[in-house]
Amino acid sequence: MATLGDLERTVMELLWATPEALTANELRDAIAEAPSGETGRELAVTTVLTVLSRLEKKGLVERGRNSRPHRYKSVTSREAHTAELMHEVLVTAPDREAVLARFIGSVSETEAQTLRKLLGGS
Amino acid sequence: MATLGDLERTVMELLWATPEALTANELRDAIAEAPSGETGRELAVTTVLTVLSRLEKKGLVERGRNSRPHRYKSVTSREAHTAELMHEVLVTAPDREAVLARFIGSVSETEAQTLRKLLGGS
DNA sequence: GAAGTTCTTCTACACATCGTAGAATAAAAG
DNA sequence: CTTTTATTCTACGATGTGTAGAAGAACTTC
Repeated sequence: MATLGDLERTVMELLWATPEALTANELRDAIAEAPSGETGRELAVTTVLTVLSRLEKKGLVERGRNSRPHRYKSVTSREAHTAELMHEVLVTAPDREAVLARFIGSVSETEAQTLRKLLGGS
Repeated sequence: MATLGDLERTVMELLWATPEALTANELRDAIAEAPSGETGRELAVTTVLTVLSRLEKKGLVERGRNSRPHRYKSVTSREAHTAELMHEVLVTAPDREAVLARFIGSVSETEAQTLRKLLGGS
């Protein structure tokens, strides 16, 4: 299971939130700006680079090696990633039907609506 | 996120698969018998006990402290646990609707059927 | 109830992951 | 070619996990 650390998660959040690929420096600055309630940390660029390497090894980010300040972007969208994780969790159980039964009991009415719509026909 | 190690997972599997509460020794033996394709490991009982303590601290197992050979059982069913994990994953994303959309795309037709049935009315 | 047996808790170590970053190296700019 | 900028290597501390011995507590049996 691809479980992320705090900083790794923060970096992914930023990459997911940005359509363009970012450099380590841009990320470092974005983190310093306390983008989402986080304690604005002043990290060394190497720290960010290490994390990016690890995320790359995990297959979560892609690096542009051509342009010199390497640019990083997420491989999958946040939604795709989250959905995939959910599915990974689902398949760990032998009785998936039972899991799903409980799961839909835990989602909000709005989300249930969405599901109905999406499952629509036949 | 409550992520489990291999041995922790193995122990939970066994507890989930057994309705009665088990002792550390019973678990140790069950693990040695290679219950599900696992390499039948000969663990020390203390190892199992340590793992059980950790699982207890994580709130996943409950221990009967009255009877002398303490008996352990899972706090929640496997299905409940898995569903809860799925939900935890879901709520990490801001756009849950989008996640759900992708998610249902990843489940089998049978599972989709189940979902339709469960979401049935209104 | 003293001695042995069984069970539990404490303590510990090795290994992996993650946050963190300096030192060394490579590449670009001037 | 020297200075600046960017990347890789290496490393250390903290935490989590697999593993279990040593020490302590409780139960059994004479």
